[in-house]
Amino acid sequence: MDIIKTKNGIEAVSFGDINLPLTLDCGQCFRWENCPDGSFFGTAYNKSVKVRRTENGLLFENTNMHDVENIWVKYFDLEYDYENTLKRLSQDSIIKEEYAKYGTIRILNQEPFETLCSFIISACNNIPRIKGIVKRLCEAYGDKEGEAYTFPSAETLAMKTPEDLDFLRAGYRVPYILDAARKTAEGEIDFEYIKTLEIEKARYELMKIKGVGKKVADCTLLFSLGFRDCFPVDRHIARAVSEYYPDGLPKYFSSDMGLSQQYIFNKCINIQ
DNA sequence: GCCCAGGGAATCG
DNA sequence: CGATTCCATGGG
Repeated sequence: MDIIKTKNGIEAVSFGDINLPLTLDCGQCFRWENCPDGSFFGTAYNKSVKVRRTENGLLFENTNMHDVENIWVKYFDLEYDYENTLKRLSQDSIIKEEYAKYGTIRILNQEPFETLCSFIISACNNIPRIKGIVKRLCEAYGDKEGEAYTFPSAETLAMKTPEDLDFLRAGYRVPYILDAARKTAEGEIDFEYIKTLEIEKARYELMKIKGVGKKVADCTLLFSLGFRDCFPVDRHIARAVSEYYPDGLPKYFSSDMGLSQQYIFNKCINIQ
């Protein structure tokens, strides 16, 4: 992978493939916005950026070399070998077909607190409405960053009352968001510590939060804490597994269960 | 009105 | 234990 300055911005090249629209809209993140010119505008780690696919890689605009190297390369998982990984996973016919059809979905490394809250909100909800709730939350309590808003900090949300979040129209999930914020702000939940744990212990830590069960915990571990081997099971995946993998998942999914899950999830979403 | 949506907690046999 | 019910909101 190389990072080069061009006349248009900063470009990451030679990292392999990425289906950018699908990666940003396959249900692992909820607040990248499409721009009219085909690029995407988003915010993470207190920085906003505009990104689009080029012939050779990814072009980042409205940013600098430091942020590309220290934030966006990691965020888009550009240093992981997807080509060989997907070659291995393609022993499975479903993944082979989805990979041929859609190219490379990358697993993002998002901000942990944002990911945790987003998937708390996702419970028994649909993706457009999750996006709406997250957007209202950021615009109300996040910080202005360029033309966008950051995700609110745990410290900010920890001071709120349920009534302060009525405008979200998030229903029964509001107390869960507040419990996540308070436990994070007080250090009872420590994402850097959780990163160092075995997967079962890491999941157990997150499940101390009200409204966080196995599925929400696994999404947080996979999409923000580097646990590539998590396989979040939601209602779609549960149905797909019982239908397509009645005897269990292939052993060669192991070490990349999460990526496998994203391809299966994508298939589920597109079937309807 | 009905059913469904990237679940989880409380309650009941 | 497993199974059921309720939770709040909005779109089709």
